[in-house]
Amino acid sequence: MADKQVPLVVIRRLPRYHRYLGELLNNKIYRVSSTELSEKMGVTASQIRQDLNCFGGFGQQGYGYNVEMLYDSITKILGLDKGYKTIIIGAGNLGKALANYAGFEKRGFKLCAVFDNNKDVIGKTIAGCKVLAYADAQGFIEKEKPDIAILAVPKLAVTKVADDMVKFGIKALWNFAYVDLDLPGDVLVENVHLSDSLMTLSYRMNELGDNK
Amino acid sequence: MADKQVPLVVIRRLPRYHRYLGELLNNKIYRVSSTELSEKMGVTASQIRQDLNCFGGFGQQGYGYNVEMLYDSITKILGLDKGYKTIIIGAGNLGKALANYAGFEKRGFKLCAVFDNNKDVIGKTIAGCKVLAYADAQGFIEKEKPDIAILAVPKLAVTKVADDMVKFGIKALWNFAYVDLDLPGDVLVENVHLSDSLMTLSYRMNELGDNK
DNA sequence: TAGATTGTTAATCGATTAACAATC
DNA sequence: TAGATTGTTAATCGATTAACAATC
Repeated sequence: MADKQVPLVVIRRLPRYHRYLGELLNNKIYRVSSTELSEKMGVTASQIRQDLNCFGGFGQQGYGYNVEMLYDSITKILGLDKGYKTIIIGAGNLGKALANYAGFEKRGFKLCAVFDNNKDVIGKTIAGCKVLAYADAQGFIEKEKPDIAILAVPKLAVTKVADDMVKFGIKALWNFAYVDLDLPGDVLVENVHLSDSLMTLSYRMNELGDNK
Repeated sequence: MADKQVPLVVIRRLPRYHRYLGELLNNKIYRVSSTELSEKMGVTASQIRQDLNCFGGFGQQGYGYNVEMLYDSITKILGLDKGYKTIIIGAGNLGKALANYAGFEKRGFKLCAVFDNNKDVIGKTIAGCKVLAYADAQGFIEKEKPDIAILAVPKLAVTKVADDMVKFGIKALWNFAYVDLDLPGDVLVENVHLSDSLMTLSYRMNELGDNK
């Protein structure tokens, strides 16, 4: 298993391949060449073949790729068949939005609890999950051993919450607060910095205005 | 103004510089060298100097950078001083979460309306904005000329909504639905594909498990 | 002036694209 | 077999890092 490490840029493209292949399946298309796929996705066929070959030879010369087989392979590569258990910290609008996001369930993630420390929401039900008191998080996590904690708490709270999560044994964090968390090297962190994305858009608008 | 185009990778790093410089200002630190900043941010000093020099010589030999001046410059480069007007389409949990996201207001974006087509929410107030009927969007947009439409609608609705937005004159879309929009070349689109981010995290977890 | 640190050029590294032999 | 299309190597392109002369 000591394959040379797959570059992060390639990994970040896998979900997109997964999505397009899923759409092909929905349309009952069971065979695709790298050229056809490249036209749909707006990337080069070369890149598709290079990317896929980081993980093995999924295609067949003269034929192309079997969509179903490739889709299933990428599902496995991404770990979407593992049924990773998630918890959400923060039952505000963002936490609620994420809890109800159909896409996660569909991709094999299992939401098993939502935590908050606001008495007004504790005990309510979100996306079929009772909201639990944050004070009970440690017990819950040590017992249920969820895989991923989704941090939907305010910026000011997130550093402490992240430290708690690590202490309680969580190994992967999906962080929505606008902070770069500083955690032990064996804890995985994926940040969603929404402001960064909006500012990038803003830059591009601004640039258009400038270069007339 | 025909500078050679700044690479997108550099642009995507600007918000992060902006954030760290803002934090320095909060801590009343008014001078910083590329080396100091590089240690804080976990990037190379070389990269910082290269990136900044895409936009001009902000530093001074033997001294470093004036934090306030650099922060203000990046604010302008990102267009955060323009007060871009935004509207949100979709008053569900995600729309609400985005409307209440303090970060946007703080970065100069002005939310001027929220639209939905659900009678139960039309007329209610979110983040100080009345929710308007989607049917009234065209009139509103033609009159108020917002700059950015934030698409917080379900996947199935987003293609039509995006086409509408373009027809009504919007030139920049911030899209949260898990779809790649196909729009005229002069319309800017920034996607936030949350699933992609979560799947990347999932891949990395899975990878750790495999390579033991 | 001496020390510090930039701006910038050159060297390295990595990612993308092109080309084509292998092979279904 | 002939045609198609992959897997893979080689060429190109771009981004990052290193080095250092310029200069505050």
